Amino acid sequence: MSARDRILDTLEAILISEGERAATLDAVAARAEVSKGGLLYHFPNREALIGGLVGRARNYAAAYRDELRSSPDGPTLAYIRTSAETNTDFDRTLIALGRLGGDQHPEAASALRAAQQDWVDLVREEIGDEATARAIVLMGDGLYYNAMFQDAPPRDVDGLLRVVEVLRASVSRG
Amino acid sequence: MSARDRILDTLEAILISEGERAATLDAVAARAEVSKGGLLYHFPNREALIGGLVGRARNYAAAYRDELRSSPDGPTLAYIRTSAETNTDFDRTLIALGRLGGDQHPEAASALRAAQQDWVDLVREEIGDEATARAIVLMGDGLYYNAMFQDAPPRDVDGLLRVVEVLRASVSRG
DNA sequence: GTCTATAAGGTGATAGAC
DNA sequence: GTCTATCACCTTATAGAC
Repeated sequence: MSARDRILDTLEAILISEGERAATLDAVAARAEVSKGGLLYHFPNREALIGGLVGRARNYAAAYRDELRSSPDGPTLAYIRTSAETNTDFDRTLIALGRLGGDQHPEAASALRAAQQDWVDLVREEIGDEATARAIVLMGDGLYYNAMFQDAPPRDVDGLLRVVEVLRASVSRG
Repeated sequence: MSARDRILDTLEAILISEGERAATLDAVAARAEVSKGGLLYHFPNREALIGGLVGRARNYAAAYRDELRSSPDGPTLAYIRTSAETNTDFDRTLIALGRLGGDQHPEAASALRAAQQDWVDLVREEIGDEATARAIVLMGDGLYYNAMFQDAPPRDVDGLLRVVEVLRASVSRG
């Protein structure tokens, strides 16, 4: 694995488990086993380091959108199923980005918004109702919210799938 | 308003709009218009300052639980309605706490978990199905997740209320 | 209850060697 | 592409005056 990727993995790990405050250049460099100078060769400053994480999120989001689009059981069920998966690469990147909310890192917020919009669009196209699509994506958002705190409860995918099935049936009845 | 409350309000404001990293003792003291020494009289160290925020969250959560319990249209609808309200005191405290996720502030995480458990309990008692109750609370969680990032879209309470009505009707049909 | 002054160490970033 | 050395500034916390 390249030093660049190792650095971003480490940044994610620290953001997830210790928070924004702990994610200093020193801490990231040490845990990624490069010197601070080495880190600053790949990312010339702190902002560029965060930018690297945002870029990674955008890449994952694009791949995930395609995955949802081509899923055999449809985007909606695939979205719920995958939202309940913990510790995937995309999951970790999303949670790490979640630690950077606020006005300070607008690119992080906009990357997340764009991804969410993709999901709402896919679900709405499939089940045909805007409010229901938003509610379903909101449940996925809720899972991420929960994953942001320690001792996140296990994500109960079966219960959620049943609930989504009810919503979908209700829309198709009109 | 007491200096103590002004300090906690300021801490919230900085956590919400600029993130954990910007919430230094210096920044909080300056914006709360006390000296750093003054701040450290009320909260002897950084941990105590965060503890003050967690205590505030617990108080709000207890009051909110009682409010849900005694709501004329039932806890479920009251929960959804109030989850869509932005910029209430409790809302701000929750979002500020959200910035502190991770293993670093376990009291923050456990205060949030306790509040969520209250809500699931109230909704389950009312509508009688665990998975549905969890899904409904998850939508509220999703609203908080969204509120953590800048340019949060307006929370569409009417659409959500309709969706919740569908779920409730489905459970009562069995 | 609030202030100023100050210590001790952390933090981001630069320069230049290898 | 990675390192060490170094600088200026930031951050937490303590001590003691008012």
